[in-house]
Amino acid sequence: MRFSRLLIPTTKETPNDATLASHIYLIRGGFIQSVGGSGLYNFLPLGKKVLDKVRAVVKDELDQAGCQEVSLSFVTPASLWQESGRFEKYGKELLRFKDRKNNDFILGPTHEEMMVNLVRQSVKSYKQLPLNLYQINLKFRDEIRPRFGLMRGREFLMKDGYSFHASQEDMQREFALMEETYKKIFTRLGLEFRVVEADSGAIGGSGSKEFMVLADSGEDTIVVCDSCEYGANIEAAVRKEKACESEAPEAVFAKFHTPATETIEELSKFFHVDPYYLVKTVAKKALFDEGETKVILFALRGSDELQEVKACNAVNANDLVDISEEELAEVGLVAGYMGPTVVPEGVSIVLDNTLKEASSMICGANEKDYHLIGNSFIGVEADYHDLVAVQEGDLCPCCGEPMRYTKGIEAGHIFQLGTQYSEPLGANFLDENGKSQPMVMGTYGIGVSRLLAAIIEQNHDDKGCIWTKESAPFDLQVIISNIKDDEQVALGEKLYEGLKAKGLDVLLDDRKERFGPKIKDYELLGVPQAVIIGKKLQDGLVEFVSREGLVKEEVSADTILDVVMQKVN
RNA sequence: CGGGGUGUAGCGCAGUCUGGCUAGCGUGCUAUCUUGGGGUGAUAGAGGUCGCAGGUUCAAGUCCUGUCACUCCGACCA
Repeated sequence: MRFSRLLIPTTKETPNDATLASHIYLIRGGFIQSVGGSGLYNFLPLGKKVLDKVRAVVKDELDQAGCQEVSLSFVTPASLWQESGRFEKYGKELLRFKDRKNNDFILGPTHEEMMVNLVRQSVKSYKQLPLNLYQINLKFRDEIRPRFGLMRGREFLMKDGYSFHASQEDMQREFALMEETYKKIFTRLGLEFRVVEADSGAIGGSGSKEFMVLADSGEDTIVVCDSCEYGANIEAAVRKEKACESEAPEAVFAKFHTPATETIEELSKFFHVDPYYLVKTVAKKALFDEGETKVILFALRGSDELQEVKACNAVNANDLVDISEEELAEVGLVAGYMGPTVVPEGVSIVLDNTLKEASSMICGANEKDYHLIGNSFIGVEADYHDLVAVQEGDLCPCCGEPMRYTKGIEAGHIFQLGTQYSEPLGANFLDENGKSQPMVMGTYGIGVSRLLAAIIEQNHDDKGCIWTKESAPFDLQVIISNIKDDEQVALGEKLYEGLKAKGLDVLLDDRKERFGPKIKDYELLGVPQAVIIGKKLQDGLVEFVSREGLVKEEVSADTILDVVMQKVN
């Protein structure tokens, strides 16, 4: 391709709202263009090219693993989502609209319903299973706060795959195959990543894993162990049981006057007791379908923090929101003095697993200025769940070594769905015994457009992008420094044609520009290698440059073609 | 959702407080000349519903009312 013919609107200036390297360089390099803000982007020729290359890697590996590509209708009738129950449950991120006949439609953020619908119409027998179907199409999520360019846009390109099986075992086999396939994809794209245990979120199901591209700018906190393979999203991370070094406070059950002692810290000081022996009671308002709400108290040890996603899952709510002191008062609770042992009617309690065997605990009395001491939960029937947010330094559940936090970009997510969608949507098949059964499903996603951002987050310097081999928009850039020098032009053209003939994708910078802009653009665009034809051509020399580290090397003009072929492969 | 901020040329901004002639600046763009290894210099140009609607006034980018959009921060503790 000739630079002079390409639409690559590079700029010197950084867009105002861009803070992330990927956002800055993708815009400055003319890969993408913002569409009136609000998380919508056009892909310009260069961006589209990279997108296609990433997409091709994804497709190639999936097809090798036996998956089949389809393309689902972009607009989805709401009736399908009503069947599965997600029309209500999915929340405001689902874009809903009506057609001229006043029928409801949605733009799919993910397509379980659509795919199940496709399959239930054409698959009737166990002989047709298993199946793994995927598509690489636009998705729309009406994000609360789109930001970071392609990282969290509202419209984005996602690969979503769905597998259908006659048994749980077969689904798990496929799940493992997809994990391996995803690892191959991310490795081919040159990414440093980690596979971690994850929360299943709005998709539902159990046993899900996320593929996290490691980057400081990542929006997800992941807990990793350096001594073994364990890694988990903070939303799902577990730890080895934690012991407390200080002594348990000896006390019989009693009510204690504790004025102006409303926080764990104050309480700990007041009683001279380790927070481990205090009950932290967090009130949240849980939102359910059809606008139903309920006040829930989550109780855990004072030394622990509540993990909100775990809490939300524990009560099967759509969302948890904060609650004001006024609202608390309305249901008969006193902020600062709440406890799980005596609660007003209509308020639910969920206890953390670590309280199951706890005794000598201090908790709020649900009465202003009073706490209860000497509480024991041993043998108490209650709703126990894991509610704890794992902290840095907590011990690994697998090997017992301390774990640490790191940041990741969620680039892939695979789920074991089971029959969660096939059952309500009636995707059944006849088994060997002629018995009707719901299909067992798995679902697998990759954020393809987000991957572009992730690649740049991991591969850039202060000058611009550094694309990895399989994602680069071109294999090589040939820069003619002075377009008025006939010799330079002649060599540039010869190299360009010669390398093209050998199958390389070459970008020839033949613009009538000075050297400065040309080299700056090269650095910004991030093509892995370049040949610079300049002044030294008089002495029969050209330069070979590697974008990574900007290493330059002088090469004889006569042998440059062979040298390039050698270096690129 | 809660709280700030901003809408003026493709992009970045000034002008608004204190209303006044033809709305400016930087960059980018076009043409010619110049320069030719790190965004060269000069001259001449093209480019505007001042977010939208209504109001006050002899006169509104500027004042008033409404509205829309975009953007930043936060979502902890109980």
